[in-house]
Amino acid sequence: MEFLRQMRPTAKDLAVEAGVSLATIDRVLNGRSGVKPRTVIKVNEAIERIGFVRNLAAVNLARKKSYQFRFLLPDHGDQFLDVLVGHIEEARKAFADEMADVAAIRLPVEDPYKLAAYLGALDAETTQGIAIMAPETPQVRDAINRLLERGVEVVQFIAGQPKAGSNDFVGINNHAAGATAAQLIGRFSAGQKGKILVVSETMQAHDSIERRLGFDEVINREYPALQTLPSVETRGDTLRTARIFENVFANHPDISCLYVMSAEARGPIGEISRFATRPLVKIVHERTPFTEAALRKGEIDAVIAQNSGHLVRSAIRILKARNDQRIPLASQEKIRIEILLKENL
Amino acid sequence: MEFLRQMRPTAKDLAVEAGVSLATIDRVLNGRSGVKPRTVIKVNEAIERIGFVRNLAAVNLARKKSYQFRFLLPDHGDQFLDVLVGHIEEARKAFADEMADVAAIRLPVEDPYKLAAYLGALDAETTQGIAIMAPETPQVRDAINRLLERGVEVVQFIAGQPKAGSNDFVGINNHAAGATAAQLIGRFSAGQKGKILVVSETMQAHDSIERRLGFDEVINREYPALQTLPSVETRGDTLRTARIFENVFANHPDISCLYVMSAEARGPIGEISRFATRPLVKIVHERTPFTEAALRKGEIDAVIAQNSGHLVRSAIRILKARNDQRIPLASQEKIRIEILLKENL
DNA sequence: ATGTTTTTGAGGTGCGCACCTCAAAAGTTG
DNA sequence: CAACTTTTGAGGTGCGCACCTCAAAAACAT
Repeated sequence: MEFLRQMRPTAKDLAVEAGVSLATIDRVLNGRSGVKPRTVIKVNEAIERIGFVRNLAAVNLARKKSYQFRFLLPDHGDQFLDVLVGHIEEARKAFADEMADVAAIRLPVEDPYKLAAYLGALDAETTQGIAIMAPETPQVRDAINRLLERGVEVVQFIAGQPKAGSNDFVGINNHAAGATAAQLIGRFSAGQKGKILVVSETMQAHDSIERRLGFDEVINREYPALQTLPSVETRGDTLRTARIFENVFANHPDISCLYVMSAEARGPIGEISRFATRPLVKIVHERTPFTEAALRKGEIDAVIAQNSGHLVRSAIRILKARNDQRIPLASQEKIRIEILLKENL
Repeated sequence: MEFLRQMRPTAKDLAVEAGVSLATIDRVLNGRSGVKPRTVIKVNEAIERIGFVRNLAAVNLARKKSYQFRFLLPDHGDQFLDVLVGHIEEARKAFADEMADVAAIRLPVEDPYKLAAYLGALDAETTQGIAIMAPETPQVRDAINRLLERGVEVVQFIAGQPKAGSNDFVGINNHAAGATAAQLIGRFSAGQKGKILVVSETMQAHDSIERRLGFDEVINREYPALQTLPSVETRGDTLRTARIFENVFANHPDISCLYVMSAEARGPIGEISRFATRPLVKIVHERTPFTEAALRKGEIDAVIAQNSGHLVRSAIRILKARNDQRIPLASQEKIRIEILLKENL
């Protein structure tokens, strides 16, 4: 007994409405050639009229479609990367339902030649899309462009490849992130005079540069009482960090704020307490077990973060949409710059 | 020519692996009766062994499944509601692909009898799930419980129905949201003494009460220099608001902060400037065209928000999952308490 | 009008699964 | 042991669509 639950019109209904055969409907829907423009219009009008929407389940079934997506991530990593990999694993299970096979691949992304070689070996038969988190180099840019030509979809993941042919970027606006950090530091400093120590693992990366630009812009414009010091590069080396801190604090005893621009905050936050002469306003990036704990203990004042689970799912959804020639839902894929206090963890 | 793109095992493969027939596989997968426990185990082991995952597209196709979901929202509304309705319309298109029909229904939710009557008329044949945003009353609670018994899934949307049988709630933790607002006000106040004016449309709603509790907790514990005044209720009436403000500022000229707890901030923010004797730290809730503009113009200092697009999609995903007897992905459905400054809009 | 090309229709197959029927096999009981 | 009852297998149908082939019809050219 079929109840009245209104059924959606099928291709058959559409054929009747448009006054053509199913074969023609098929030709129009799948963009095959040999259909008079007039007929195409007729069909499209009928689609509008009865509100026909293809049954995606049936389409995917008939097409035997499946997706192989790969996240290419650095092989050496901080806690933030571990968090990301965890979310990829989670997504792997969640998206199995939708015929998507998702996996993380760790690569020496800082070696442009190895990375380009890896990309060059990919083909659209076995990989439908990749999300790549790697510094931008000419070699990698070219490899990405060639991938796109071969029909492999690419999204730039967290780290942008501004000149690459891929239009899709999943991550935050780093300029705005830096500005946000600056605004917080400014407000938290409460009009007091002081200097800001800005720390990054490296200033080579585009991300750090942009964050720094956004940061300085706001401090200079809105907080003249604060003075920003040149960026300090830790290179991920704690000893080096300590040495630099000692030096910097010797020259600038009036440092009142710390801004850690790169993802790994453990080194700087661990060392800073040994040198700071007074309580500092401290802001770091990315939510990790460490930054979360530090926030709770009051060792840092705020975290600027991007939702890593969202990042991963967003990349997958975009890759899927592109593979299906669909437009990703912009409002869903925009990654927000989150401000975390201990109250809203 | 079929390439090597590894195919996922099908039910047929599973039957071979488990050494049973397709009919038995079907019985086990769909929980039909008349299968020896021993056989069920055999099949489940085989599922583990070959990593069998049902092809959702095929399942849905064979089951002719479709979903009718309804958002039940107040019929009189502020800007925040308009934003929500916009997102529901967006989701309506996005989820049409997945056989889900989504729509917003505006109701006099403050009338428990009308609302309960509406809920009572729903049945699982025509409505598979609802997301309800309504104040909690005994009538509504009962109606919801009866809906659940009839097989209609229910999620509590933004406003909680703490005692209802539905376990799913889509929205933020209001206690934490209030605490977050307090922390911001405290930090932005920079140790200066002052009083905080707390405004709400009504203190009847659970949400406002919880926000207030979280707010006071943080202020009292961490910011002794600040003093919170009793909540002021606007009842959505601008004239009333102005009258109250005049009165309050007469008695407390040393008010230094404003916290608007309810979604509609236009009234209080519009009126406050006529009475404030000095620049205030102002924090409001929810992102709307108004709060966005006010943030940009510097008329308010921060917005505590929940991502309304996420709210809508999350509710839909949860309703879908429950309909399919699946567990929603917790990490994806957790709604974050967002802090918006003009820099991270 | 004839031949040629373009456009359309009719019909079939299969995707992976749900759901159904009927009969065969295995297990249980007295 | 026969007479049951429970469990399993074999096989069919259809979900809505993609993709294919072949023939018929329509449009066009000469």
